[in-house]
Amino acid sequence: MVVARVVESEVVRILDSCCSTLNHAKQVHGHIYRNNLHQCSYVITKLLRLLTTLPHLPLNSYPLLLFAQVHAPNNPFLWTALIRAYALRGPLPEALRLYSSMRQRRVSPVSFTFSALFSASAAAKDAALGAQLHAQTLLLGGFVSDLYVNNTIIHMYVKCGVLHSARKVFDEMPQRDVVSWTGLIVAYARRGHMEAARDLFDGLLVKDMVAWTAMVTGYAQNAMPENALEVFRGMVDAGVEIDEVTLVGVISACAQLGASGYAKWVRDIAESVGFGGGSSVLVGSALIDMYSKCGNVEEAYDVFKGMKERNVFSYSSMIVGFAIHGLARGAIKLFYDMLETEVKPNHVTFVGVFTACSHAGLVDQGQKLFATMEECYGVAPTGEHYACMADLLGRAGHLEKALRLVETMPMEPNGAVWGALLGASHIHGNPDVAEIASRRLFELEPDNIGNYLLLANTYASAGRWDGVSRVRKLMREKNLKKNPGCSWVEAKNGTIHEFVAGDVKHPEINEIKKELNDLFERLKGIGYQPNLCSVPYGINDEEKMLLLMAHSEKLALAFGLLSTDAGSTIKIMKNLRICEDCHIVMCGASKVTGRKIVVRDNTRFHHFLNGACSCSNFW
DNA sequence: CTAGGGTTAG
Repeated sequence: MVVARVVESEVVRILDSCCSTLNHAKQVHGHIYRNNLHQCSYVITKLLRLLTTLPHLPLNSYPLLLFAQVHAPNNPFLWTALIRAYALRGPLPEALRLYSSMRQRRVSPVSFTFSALFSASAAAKDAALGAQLHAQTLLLGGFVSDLYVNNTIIHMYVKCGVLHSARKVFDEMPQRDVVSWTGLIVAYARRGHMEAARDLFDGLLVKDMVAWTAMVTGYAQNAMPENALEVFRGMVDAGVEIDEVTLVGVISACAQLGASGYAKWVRDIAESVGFGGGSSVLVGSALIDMYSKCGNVEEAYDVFKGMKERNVFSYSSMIVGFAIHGLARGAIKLFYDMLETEVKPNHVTFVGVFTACSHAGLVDQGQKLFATMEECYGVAPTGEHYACMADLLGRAGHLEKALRLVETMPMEPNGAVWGALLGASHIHGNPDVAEIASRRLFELEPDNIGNYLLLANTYASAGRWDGVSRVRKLMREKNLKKNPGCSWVEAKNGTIHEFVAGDVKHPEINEIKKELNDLFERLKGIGYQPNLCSVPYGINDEEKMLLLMAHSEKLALAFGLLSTDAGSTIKIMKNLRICEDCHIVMCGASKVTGRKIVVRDNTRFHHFLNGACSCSNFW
């Protein structure tokens, strides 16, 4: 009885210190008073579970852990709770040490024990550890046909990216449930094998919300937004419930489509199932991203302002949104607003801020933040941040500085870093730096046609024709073909029309051509001259003119003018970077027609209004 | 108890 009283007072003392932080602690507290100490193991198990959710309490200082080991050394649930606490909270080796002590004392593990260890290996993405534990599970024998344990193992292999092992467990387990199937579906989806994922999904007789969502998300993550929406519609038709996670997948698919019609559609659905941007951080952040990618940064900001709770995703998405729309000041202001809250910036936040600086030429501001990001905000610069800085410096014309940064950076420069340098060399017409960058890029990305074209164009602008023909020869040898330029425009009724360069297939192509010619006449009236550098060299000026006229974004513009109301905004999306000449034409068109034109190219948005672009011709 | 989860670059 003495022991009992000591333990009780200990429990109460510690629980008192937890009570202010967690309601759950109060429940446990009450539980102890209502039931006496004969339920002590259970109480401790509950406490350990509580502990794992209170990161400010150090596990080692908790006297109950010691008590558990001394007074209930053979209770597997207690051991498991301990292991679980360390597995989820760390340090992981301590969890493993406890597991081997447990085995030495001949306490039999329960499925729970393995679930804790497997989820810890999954979280650490430690495939070797996971496989080792898997082998031990097999040796114990009793768990070979345990559905729950097998599902946890599948999940572990999926998280560690070991598809074949996940498949093997799946194939060999005696029964499978929807959890096992979903695990495997995700495994294939993560590898980009959506056909395999689809086959599994189609063969699944009982599909629940999680399984459906895995398919929606899988398609969204593999850049197949139409398929994602198709599955989502199937899910709605089947009357399956929808939650935040489902919505995030669908919203992400709509963001990829970039069409306002879909944006409105999915937002209404989110509101109607009770997960509007205001109530769910997850959905709210996804909506911010979607609206920015649909060209509607004002709406994105409205969602942001309407959110009850904001986390690092909400802030980062909004900062990136401002950045790709050229609203550098907005991005930077929001970053400083964020520092006033308890939300801490992460590596993506900084990518957003640097992108904003880069697109606005704010070199000093970007450099200062880059220099202090680690000591002031605890975010160590990665290769991605160096790529941003190379872009920031290079774009602003400081090519030598950019090159020096790349050559002295503490990690191996990746393709993005050299690509930024090559892009800057192209903008500023520096074939020497372009050569250095492309030499590395051709090794890192031998099939990326864009790099060859940039180098060739840089040579051409500098009149270095020997260089041009060398690059062309290289491209021929590698059998690299140009990606056709392709643009999409939204018609009045929300339908999307696609145009490729030189297109003649559109049913209204004659009207479009006529509209475009009319536009050119009016543009010439305000001094427009075609920019013949925007088309390949080696052909005569008349041919160049024809090619220039047939650029996909110009066709899309003409169709947009024809198919939307006067006064409404024309929204165009393009798969490649917008060309110089088209940029000039868009500026002029916004002046002579009085229309607002928004063009999303492969990197950012251009807002054309009254003859000027939001990018200030700096992109 | 186990399965689905959002932001990033040239």
